[in-house]
Amino acid sequence: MSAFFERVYNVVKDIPRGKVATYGQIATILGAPRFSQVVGYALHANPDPRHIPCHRVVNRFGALSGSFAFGGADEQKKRLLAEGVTFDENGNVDMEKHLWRPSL
DNA sequence: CTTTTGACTGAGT
DNA sequence: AACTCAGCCAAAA
Repeated sequence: MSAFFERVYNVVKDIPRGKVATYGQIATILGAPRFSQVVGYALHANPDPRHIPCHRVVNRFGALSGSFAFGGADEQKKRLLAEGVTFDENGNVDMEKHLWRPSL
């Protein structure tokens, strides 16, 4: 397991409840802006979905993965709603309100 | 070993 | 504004 993967998991686990982060954002935080694809891959591997809130990680549009997830795309949206995350008409997460800003 | 694909993003047309 | 193309890295075939 690459150290980068562990760093990704660490950041994802550090996302506050009710907030979401983007793949590119996480990659940038880790100092590897070009690793956005790998960030998604790291979550795809998802070695510990119970402690890794991958449902809080979305693409830069705020759209959910859509592909197979720990419990399915519906489960992901369901969890976000349970945490107080709101969605717009487009079915995407309201980034302006729930985008995680660790730098602040 | 080489090739393909992917839970992405940004730039170009 | 919408669609297409290319770049990036790692894991799977």
